[in-house]
Amino acid sequence: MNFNQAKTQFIQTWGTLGSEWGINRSMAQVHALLLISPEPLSTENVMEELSISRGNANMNLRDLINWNLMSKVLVPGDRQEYFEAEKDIWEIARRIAKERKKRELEPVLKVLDQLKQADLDKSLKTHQSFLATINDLDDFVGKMDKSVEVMLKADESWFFSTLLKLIK
Amino acid sequence: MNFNQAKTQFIQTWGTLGSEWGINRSMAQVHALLLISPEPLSTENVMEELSISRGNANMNLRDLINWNLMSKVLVPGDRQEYFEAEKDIWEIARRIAKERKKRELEPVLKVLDQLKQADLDKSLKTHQSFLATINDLDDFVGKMDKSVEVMLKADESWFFSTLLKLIK
DNA sequence: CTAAACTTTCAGTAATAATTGAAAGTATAG
DNA sequence: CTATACTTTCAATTATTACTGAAAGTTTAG
Repeated sequence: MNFNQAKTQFIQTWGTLGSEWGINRSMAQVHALLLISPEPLSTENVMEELSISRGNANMNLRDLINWNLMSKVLVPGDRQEYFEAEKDIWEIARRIAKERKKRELEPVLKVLDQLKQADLDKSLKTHQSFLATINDLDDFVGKMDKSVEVMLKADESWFFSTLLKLIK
Repeated sequence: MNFNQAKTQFIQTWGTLGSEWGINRSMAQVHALLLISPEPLSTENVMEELSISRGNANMNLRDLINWNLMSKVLVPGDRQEYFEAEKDIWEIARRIAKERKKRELEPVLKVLDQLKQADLDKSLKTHQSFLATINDLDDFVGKMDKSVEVMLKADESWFFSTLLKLIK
């Protein structure tokens, strides 16, 4: 396998993985492309490399910036904007975790806490079962949330070494 | 908020969360419905409760069984099949983790390991950068994979208490 | 100020994914 | 065996999401 084949396959694989995780294919591919690029790339570069339109490239670069996975880079004497990806995988994982915590875990916790307040009749099986599930979920999602907090404060080698030591 | 409102909101919320995670809305809703149901439900019940078609109900129940989140229950003297969800949240999390590990982590590891073998010229910056990213990712995904193994062998209270104690 | 170089937006279109419902398939009671 | 009750499949349809490209917007050099 030569470099171009390997590169193409990596971008493809990352794109597929992205879509399995609810991230659109192009965004994951743009991310993959920037991850392996030694230099920042312009919108033009991304359009050419991935054969996508200007609009698509622009929107996905923007989204990646919103996810805090990329930043704009200015080259003196050049009016084009360039984009550079965060390369540290642990840092990437933390930023994604932080964002998903905020966008998904926290809102769900809020809803679950509201549902606990619902006006229920504990003599009814359906109500009991509902409440039991909500309580269990709230507890579990709360622990997930706290675990992400641990991860956000941790450094990589410590985090995994602690976690993996436990298996022995 | 009364019971029906709470129930509807829970099913809705779970459906939305599902789609953010690449799981189709109906499947997540069927799961939610069964999670809070004190009794197993038939395909008919699911169709009515969620106002979806027979085909849709059938396919999603089937998929949930494939994910090992639900099982068929036979009621003596009744020809209809009933479905019952696993209720233990920790057990649900483990089964999902196990499945995603198999479907996503392991294939990605395989690809990354192949890409490491690609025929590269280490004097080129692009190749160096590619290899560095692939190696870092392989390392990280490998640790994730191992971490899931830890989780699969662990029991809930131990797992979280160990993890959360670390924050203090 | 103005033209050129660039970036962003977004209506229209294309691609993908989910859903329906009826027909085909299967199992069981009698 | 066969009629009935149920389950599964899948082609056609509908809904959702992503993408394009040209027009509008913005910035900067001169």
